[in-house]
Amino acid sequence: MSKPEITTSRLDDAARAGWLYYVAGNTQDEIAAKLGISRQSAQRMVSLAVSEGLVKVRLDHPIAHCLDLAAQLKKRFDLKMVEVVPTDPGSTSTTLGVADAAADEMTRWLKSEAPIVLGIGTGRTLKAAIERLSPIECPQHKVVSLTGNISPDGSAAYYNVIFNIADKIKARSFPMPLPVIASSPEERELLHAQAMIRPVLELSAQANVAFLGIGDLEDDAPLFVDGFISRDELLALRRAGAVCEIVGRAFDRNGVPIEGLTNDRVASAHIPSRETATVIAIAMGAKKLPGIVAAIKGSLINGLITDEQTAEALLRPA
Amino acid sequence: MSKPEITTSRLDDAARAGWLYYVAGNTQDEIAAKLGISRQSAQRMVSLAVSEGLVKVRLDHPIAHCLDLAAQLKKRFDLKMVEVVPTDPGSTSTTLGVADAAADEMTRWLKSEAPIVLGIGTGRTLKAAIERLSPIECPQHKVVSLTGNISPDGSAAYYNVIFNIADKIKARSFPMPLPVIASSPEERELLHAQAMIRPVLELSAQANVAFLGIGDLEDDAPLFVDGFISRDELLALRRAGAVCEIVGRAFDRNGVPIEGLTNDRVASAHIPSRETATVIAIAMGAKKLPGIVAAIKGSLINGLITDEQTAEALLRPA
DNA sequence: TTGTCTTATGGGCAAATACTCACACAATCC
DNA sequence: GGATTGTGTGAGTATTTGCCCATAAGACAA
Repeated sequence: MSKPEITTSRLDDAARAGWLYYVAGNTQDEIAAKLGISRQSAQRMVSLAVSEGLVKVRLDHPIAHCLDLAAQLKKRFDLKMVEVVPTDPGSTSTTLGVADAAADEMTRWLKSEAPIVLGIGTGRTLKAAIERLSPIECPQHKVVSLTGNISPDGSAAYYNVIFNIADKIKARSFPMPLPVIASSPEERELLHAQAMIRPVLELSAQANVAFLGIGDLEDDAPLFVDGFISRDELLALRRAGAVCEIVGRAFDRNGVPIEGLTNDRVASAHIPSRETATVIAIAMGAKKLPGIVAAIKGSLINGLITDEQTAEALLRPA
Repeated sequence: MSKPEITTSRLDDAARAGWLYYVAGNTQDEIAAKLGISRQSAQRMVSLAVSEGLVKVRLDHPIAHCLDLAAQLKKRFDLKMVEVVPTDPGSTSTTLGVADAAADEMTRWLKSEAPIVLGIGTGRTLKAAIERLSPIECPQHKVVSLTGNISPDGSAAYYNVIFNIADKIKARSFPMPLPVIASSPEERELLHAQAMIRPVLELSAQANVAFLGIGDLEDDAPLFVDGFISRDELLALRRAGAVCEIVGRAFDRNGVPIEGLTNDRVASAHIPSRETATVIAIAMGAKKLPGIVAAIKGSLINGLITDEQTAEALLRPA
């Protein structure tokens, strides 16, 4: 992995160029003239500003259709919050749009003066959301990971995002130095009894809000691709009726946890209580649809951030 | 202003197009295809979204605030250029940051192929700026001092920076072998009539750009500390309403020159015409605030390099 | 110091975008 | 009824932008 190592002064210039371009509406030629650089360099500065996430574009218009879908979903499934973003018909990305919406929703929570406990799951969607989060200082809050952050190979799991978010918001973070799935139920108990782990588990139960991804269990299930479970285990789960996985735990199409199998060894915290916490799933796409349906049916979540297409599919008479 | 009366559905489409463009990163062609409209219409949708303020761009960088302030100052006070640098909250230095910014601005001017005449004032801030100037060969330009460079003790004044800059940029320099303040109005006339001085004064009037410091007139006014005026003269100036000094000349809070007193004996050149030249003051800090206000009110300058804090103070409703 | 490697710069070009114009259609006005 | 005005559309065109590549500049080890 190559480290870009971008100096502060470089980012400063990039921000300048980005400001001149997006806020002041200059062309790249004008920026080049004003900054005394070539147009090509100006272009590079602007694109650097974009790629470094300095430039945030927000659309301040609730598209009627999306609002409508959100309202319907909220009513039909008795959810606390629903956010529906437009779908890009051509794109196959499972993060596009929802990641930004999730980042916005997080920001809304983080702006709270009162200290909150923020639970964080894992997954690609969540990672993308955190990346889009604007830095905001909120040392009053606590961020707690709901899943272990140790990869099967012993490294910190790539899609565990607790460190990224803690860094961005300058809050105290409580990672869970565990594998996602222990080697045996006994080992899980042993691990959970550890002095370092117990407080984290307790804190996770007190979360005011949690953001979770929903993992599918298709052939390229994230849990399998990232090496947390074997192919055989994946197939066994599917045979047992599992359709999705949340913080490592597998559920059937009604949101009921699968008995036995890997679920006996999942070391993650439990999903915070839907009575006391807002538990928001961030998920979109046909692949995740069964999982979203399951999560809703089983009342595993009471909040949802998804896209138009998925929202429509959810509302379609089953 | 005519209200176009845009229907909701129209704005909805615009938002959708804007979303596809800015968030999903589609080209207008793709948007056109997806929404089943012509490319031109897609373009119109996107630009409608922008002009209706649906698209909000935010820059997540400290610099963004500075640029905002600069744009406001420029507009409010009708200045040709304004540069605002971030304030380091801890530091009390009056040169930090602005010196670098001034050096950068000078460099931009010096990069010009066409010969320019660069007027230079005096003062600690300017000296710091010159120190930070990167050496650059530009023999096509001329650097002219706007103030005398002879100290009361006969030596070259320490804070006269013409020699430093001329040396750095390898341009022809035109120092002014005069005291800043002559001993009498008559002596001033005599000095100005000298064959060596006259061309320098004439050149100073032709300056394309000038960089000036603004001196306060507090108890530790640079003019007094450096021995150019006596304590009594300082007090007399203050009694006469003077709040600042530029190239040795004192001005009241509206930027009007003080009548009589030391001003009758100031041997400096006049500030170049704001019609033909860009006259840039480099100043920051609470102490200099009244002076900056005066310089702006009196249109003594049409460019400013300052810091965030000072910029905010300048914009605060008086 | 020299050679080599990496990184940054500016020229050129194709793609993408903004703008202008002419026209079609509809509602309104005379 | 016909003219007028406003609004939307598509075509053509100038400008702007993104990207590739050759080259220059800087870093670093020998």
